[in-house]
Amino acid sequence: MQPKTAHSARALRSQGALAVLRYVHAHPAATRADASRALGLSSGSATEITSRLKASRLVGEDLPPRTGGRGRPSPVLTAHPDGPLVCVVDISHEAWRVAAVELGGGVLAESDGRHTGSPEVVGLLAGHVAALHARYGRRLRAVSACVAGTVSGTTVVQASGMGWRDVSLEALKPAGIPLLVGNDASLAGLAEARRGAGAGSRVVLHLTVEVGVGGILVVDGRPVDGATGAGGEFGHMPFGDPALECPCGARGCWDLEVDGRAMSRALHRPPPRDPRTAAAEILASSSPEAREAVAGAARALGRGMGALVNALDPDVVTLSGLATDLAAAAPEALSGAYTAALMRYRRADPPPVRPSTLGPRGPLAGGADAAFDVLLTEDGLDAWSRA
Amino acid sequence: MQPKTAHSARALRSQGALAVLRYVHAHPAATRADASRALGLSSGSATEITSRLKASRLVGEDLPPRTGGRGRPSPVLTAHPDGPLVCVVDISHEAWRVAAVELGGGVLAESDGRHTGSPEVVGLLAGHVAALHARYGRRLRAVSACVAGTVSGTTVVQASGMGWRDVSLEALKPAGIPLLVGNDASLAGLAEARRGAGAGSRVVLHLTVEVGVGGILVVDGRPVDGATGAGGEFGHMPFGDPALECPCGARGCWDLEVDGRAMSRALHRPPPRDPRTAAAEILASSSPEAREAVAGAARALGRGMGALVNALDPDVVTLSGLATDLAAAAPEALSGAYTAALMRYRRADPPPVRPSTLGPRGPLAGGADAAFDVLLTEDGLDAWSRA
DNA sequence: CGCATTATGCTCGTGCAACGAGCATAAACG
DNA sequence: CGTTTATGCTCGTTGCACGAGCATAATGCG
Repeated sequence: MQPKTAHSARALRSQGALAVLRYVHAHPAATRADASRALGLSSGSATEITSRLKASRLVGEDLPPRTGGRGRPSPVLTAHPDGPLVCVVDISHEAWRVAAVELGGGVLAESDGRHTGSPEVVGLLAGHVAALHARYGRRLRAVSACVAGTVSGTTVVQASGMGWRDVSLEALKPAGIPLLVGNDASLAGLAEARRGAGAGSRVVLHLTVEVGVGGILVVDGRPVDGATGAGGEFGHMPFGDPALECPCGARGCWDLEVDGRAMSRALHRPPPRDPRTAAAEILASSSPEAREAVAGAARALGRGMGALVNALDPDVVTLSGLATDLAAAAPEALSGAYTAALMRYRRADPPPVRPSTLGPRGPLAGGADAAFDVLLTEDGLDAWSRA
Repeated sequence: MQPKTAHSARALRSQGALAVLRYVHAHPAATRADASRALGLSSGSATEITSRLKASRLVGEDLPPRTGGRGRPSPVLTAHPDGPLVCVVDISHEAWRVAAVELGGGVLAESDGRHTGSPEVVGLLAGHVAALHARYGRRLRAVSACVAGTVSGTTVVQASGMGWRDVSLEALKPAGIPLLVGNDASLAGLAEARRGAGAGSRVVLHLTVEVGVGGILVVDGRPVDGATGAGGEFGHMPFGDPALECPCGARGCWDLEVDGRAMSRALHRPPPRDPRTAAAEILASSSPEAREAVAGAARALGRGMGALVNALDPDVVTLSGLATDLAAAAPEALSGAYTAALMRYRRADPPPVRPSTLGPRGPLAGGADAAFDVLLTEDGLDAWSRA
């Protein structure tokens, strides 16, 4: 199970092109000279590789903008106007979004709406995917779904926010096109690590709170998402009250301590039907009880964050969703619990905690990145070239 | 922070050789034909690559053993008799071991002894390393230390079993040779994942109990060991009693629930000076109190195991050290707690739990693997070729 | 306005590694 | 001892990156 290195002639053939493609995807609006420098390519190689990529409709070159600098301007590498696309389907607790995304993350088409939480929405979304497929034809190379729930393979095994259990998303898959399914928090973390608040750090721990906690560890730009894609379900570690049973079937889940359900419980209210808006309401309230409920959730978040930092040793922690709001509303509660949970040696210089820079577009960006990770491989390029 | 692909001519030039070298290291006693088939090399390429590797004193070829099969026998690829070596220093709670290891894991020289737990042992071990360096000269390419404690960079920031705090191991580093330091449980897990009970699985979670719990997640043969090498310190997640303070400074650490300290506590005994032998004694006892203490530790182990499986989604869990003994002594307690801690959807088909196959040699094997990971790179090969 | 400066892209000859067909070699089998 | 099976070696071919030298396209200054 050693990492396989490229060694076959076939593999070697595409390495340079792949490196440039990945660079273009990761750095939209980079010039050809930027890419050559970053990848250590000679100008001759750059010419050859870009001409190959242009010929196979993978990248285009735009005339350079006036930078004001001296010297010959370098053309900007962009997604090819007839280049590959991925379709991203983002299913959050109450809303959905379907988008066609090109290399570099540009969105060509987008639609969205709200839903009731019924799994029937999958059929509706399949229609949107099919419409994009009809519109873009063979340019559409993958479908990537981001779901607010626990994912195993292409099935949503549990989604507390929507009450789903064992909902397959295979219906989203047009024939002949790969379907990827991932947790929204994990995918948001992937994007955050590569392009957002974690950019530049090698090991990024991302945490999101919406209904429950989710997240992901991203190492060298690769998500540590386990055998079936369920890696990053940190919400089902027993950092909480062992007396509470989680909808997942386990007890004491961290999930139950940090969201609208937890804050409602702290206020002796009945379990809210919609934990997300309950949380927003409590966060907006200035009553001492509400503030204490918020502080309690922030402490629970900080405690678990510290535990995960002990175990996973990230360079940086990034937060999104309600976690950002908790950090803003009760910063001392959060950081106090975080520090107290850390091993002593870490306390002098703990990993910094940063709010998301991508915000609610994180899952979509991450879903697109995950799909392009599959396309920007030897096999993906081969398949593209044959068509 | 995308993974860098090989694209420069220099990188391409060494890819084939690297692939073969890694294969030889991972599969000692493989024949040249095995390697060609596994890597998809044509026989011409195999000839060229092996002759290059032989010329640069990296691999040797032994005459084939009589396999009894038909056809022309294929020579066995071995470590070159003048090939690169790594020095592995294994520091456990009471013992140490220093070994010179060649490609493939063969041990050329080994010495061991016991120590009192004082950090002064580092000076003694530095002497042994220096002796190996003097004996093997430039063949010695790296020193890899495995320590029973929390590691950050090349410093042992905390070792509960030995009472160390902030002990630097830089003294082990001969001039001009890289020093790697890792946690013994993490390195044992690396070896277990690649060559032991986890071989063949893509995502392996390894857990060891000695004094406290340690482990590692290994994905595609790469250890997920964080920014500073402290990743895998699962023992300092608060799965335990929040009233108990851990020597690490945090509260409720899992560390305190599964080892000789935990079992002594359950028996209302004072904290043992040597938790490892206390555990052995309690495990050997047949009194109902002792068995219940063992079962309690097994339950705590199972509970945390389940939590980590929820969060990390491994294909398989491997156990070593005292964890294996707990699993053998109280299998129902362990598996019951494990299953109960899993999210419901996992319970039908949970990741299998397997005992170590490498046993106490795991850390040494893992330390050697970690060092060869550094040597079997373009840079490492370049450095070797220049000398 | 035109030339120097700066920066980049293109052309083309060279080198390296892998490929693959054909041939040589080394065992086991009958 | 020839056949079968399996492997290694030779050598011409291919594809990619390199790098030196030249061409090109902007800025800036007199």
